[in-house]
Amino acid sequence: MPEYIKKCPECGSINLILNRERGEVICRDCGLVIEEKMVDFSQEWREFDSEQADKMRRTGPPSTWVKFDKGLGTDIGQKGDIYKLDSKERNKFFRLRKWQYRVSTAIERNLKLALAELRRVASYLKLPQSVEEEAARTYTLAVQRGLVRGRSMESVVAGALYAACRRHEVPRTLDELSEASGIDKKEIGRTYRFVTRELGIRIMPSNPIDYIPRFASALKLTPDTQSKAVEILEDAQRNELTSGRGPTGIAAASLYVAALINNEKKTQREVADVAGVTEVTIRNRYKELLRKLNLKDQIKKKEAS
DNA sequence: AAGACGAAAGTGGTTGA
DNA sequence: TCAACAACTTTCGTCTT
Repeated sequence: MPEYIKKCPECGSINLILNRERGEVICRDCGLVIEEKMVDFSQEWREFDSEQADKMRRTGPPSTWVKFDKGLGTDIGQKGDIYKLDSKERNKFFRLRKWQYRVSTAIERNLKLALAELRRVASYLKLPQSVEEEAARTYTLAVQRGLVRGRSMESVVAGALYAACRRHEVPRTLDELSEASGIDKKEIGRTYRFVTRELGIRIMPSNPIDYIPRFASALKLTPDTQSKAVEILEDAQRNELTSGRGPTGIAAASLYVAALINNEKKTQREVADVAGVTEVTIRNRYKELLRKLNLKDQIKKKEAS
């Protein structure tokens, strides 16, 4: 936990929990997501003695896919010392420089632009570094395979980001990606599917539970309700109510029911808005939940009290 | 008057011949 | 490549609080 976060700005609680994988800090008491975009402080290797440490430790910035040349680029003939050479050698240098320029232009210029766009969208969505990194890698591969041809650069960037989010279980909805990138939702979905298929990226269907903290926080629901919703979700998964359904719809319905049970009633519209689904979908899921999970009793009980 | 409910028709994507 | 299909949306009328 970084030093500067001590208390929840919403309720003043110091009961904060850090989810390193998702790069989120969440208040246990009010469910507020305090910090979403976090630096990964860990080192990814372990060292047991000084000999290993010498091998493992690196100097300088780590190689990264976010930089178009992975931070390892070399320029030919930048300094003035080429003028110490005779004219023949000098010409050789000029030719080399020209070549490097030509090679650089095609793919790398595209990458430069695309990765800038990627950074922009990723920071807008407050995505953790690891996701950005993964998306950059995916995009680079896509460019090398010529998958961008015939598609807009931005849509491939958005698709790569969406895929990376899913892989890291930091789900963002297509709507959110669409809003951040300014690309049509369908277009993102299309390129996402295309790119993952072509690159053979396997992605598990996203888990509705992953959406709960964010939605609950947006709705200002208590942590009690939030864990109730998770409980309901787990129950629903056991009863096979979740397969084949849109994960956001189920997450939304669970939250709606949980809020109902805990007397924190939100309207279907409110929940639908933050989850990016319609009231109808919530109703349908909600009906199924009530029928299969005998939650009716719990609601009645609350009403009686 | 607002929210909840449900029916009906439409949309985009998947699947299987 | 096309048609059937499931999930979800949009729209709209009715009921409840």
